Amino acid sequence: MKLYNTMSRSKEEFVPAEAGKVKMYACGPTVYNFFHLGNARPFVTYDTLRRYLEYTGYEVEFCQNFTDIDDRIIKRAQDEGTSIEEISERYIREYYVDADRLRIGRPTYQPKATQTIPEMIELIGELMENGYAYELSDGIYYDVSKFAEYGKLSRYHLDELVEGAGERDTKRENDEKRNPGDFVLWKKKKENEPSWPSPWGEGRPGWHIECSAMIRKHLGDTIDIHGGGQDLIFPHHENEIAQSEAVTGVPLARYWMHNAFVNVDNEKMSKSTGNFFTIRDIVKKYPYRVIRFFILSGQYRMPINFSDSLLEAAENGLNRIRESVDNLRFTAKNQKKSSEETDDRSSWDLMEAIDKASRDFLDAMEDDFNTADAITAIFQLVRTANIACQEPLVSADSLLSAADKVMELGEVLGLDILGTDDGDTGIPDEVMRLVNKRAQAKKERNFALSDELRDQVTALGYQIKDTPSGPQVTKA
RNA sequence: GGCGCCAUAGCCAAGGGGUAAGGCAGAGGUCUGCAAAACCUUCACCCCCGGUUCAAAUCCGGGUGGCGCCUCCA
Repeated sequence: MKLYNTMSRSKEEFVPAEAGKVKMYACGPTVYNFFHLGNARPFVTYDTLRRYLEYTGYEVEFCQNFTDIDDRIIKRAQDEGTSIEEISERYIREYYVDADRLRIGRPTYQPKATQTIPEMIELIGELMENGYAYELSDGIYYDVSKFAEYGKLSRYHLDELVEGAGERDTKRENDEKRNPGDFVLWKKKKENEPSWPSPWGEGRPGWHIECSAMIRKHLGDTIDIHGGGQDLIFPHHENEIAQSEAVTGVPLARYWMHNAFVNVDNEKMSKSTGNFFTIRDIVKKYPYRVIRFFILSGQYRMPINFSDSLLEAAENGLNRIRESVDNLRFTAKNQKKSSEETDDRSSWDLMEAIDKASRDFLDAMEDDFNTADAITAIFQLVRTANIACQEPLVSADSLLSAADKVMELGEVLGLDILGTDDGDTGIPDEVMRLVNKRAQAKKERNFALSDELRDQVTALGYQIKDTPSGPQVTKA
């Protein structure tokens, strides 16, 4: 498999350090609110990568954190007059509500920052001993000038960072810092802020240190893949590298992956600009399954725009796949002829298309995890399968194989093709009763009654399709 | 200023030296009592200008336009 490595700015053949095993880490949510579509992209992306790696036989150890101590959480807790635990626990629960229904699998390890404080303190202690960190009145800082390779991931140069962008807010930085790029490892306690004991007094950790500590604790000094949004390249991942490698002396990650953003009107969706849509909001209009499909319909390094019409297009496309699976199974069930009696030719064509879809799917995923192309492979199989459904002599076996393959490939992407996660557990008796009544009315050529009954079924959220083998009922 | 990304049909989106996948939407048709779904047909010379080449949308250079990071933003 080829992966684009941000470190080298090129696609590289992916070879894990240990054959057959992959250790990966992705930056998780700061739990102070519902997460939005832009946050969901990396969650879905790295979950899908993990699924694919497992599908191709790797044993994957996947770690994703919860940042449960941070300025925004503290502020939220103060605003609500409650504790940070109350806030973070609440939004961790809410995270799982969305994540589970987006079919984001639970990571192997999902530590909270507050559970990793001893490891962070230990790491900071080693940095102090090694001379990479120093103490100021308000905290412990990392001295970026001590780490010769600082900037190797982002390719930023320290002296240029000094000048910085005009909009940079330098007021909140401690002006005693040795270098403008130095960042805080440990913040000394302020009034009304939660704190933990440390060799440098009561305080709380800086943001970057948690990932370094968690990776080391759960996965080791060097991991295979480290992922996150492109906005984390600098400073977050650069700082992780500086923290970890200054202590371990070995590369923190062998492959760095960064997903592009979700945009609104071509501009980055972000909490600070307010142009964001939470998953909880979007789901009022489009199901979770559509959101996941939407995210995966573009290659992860390309920006995707968010809009109603795009979600709608995604929903229609996903429904096309569902219809196809429904049709394949329905047709197979009604295929009365045995395999020996059926037309080898159309079955053969279909079997060939199944193989081709598998190959194309793998080729797409092997090329820097191109889920857009992988979905195309599914659509191509759907096309051939739909044609096969119209062949009177196609074998039930091949139809079912096609349905299975579509479901299998969809599952690798975590797609809920049939919408079973929406609580659809089959056709209710009430609906079937109406369907049968309508079939009877139709037989008697009482079309007025039959149409009325169909309207009733439609009103209940189901759809009747008349086929040569009788009515087919599906969820609308 | 530094470091990057992007520009393909009405919309979305792959591809990437030999003459444009797929999806959505649209139009026409087949099937149907009507419908739905499906199927068939139809819909692009790939931002502009140079250059390299037998051949460029694809490589190189220069533009133009859009976007991101350099702020504890995924």
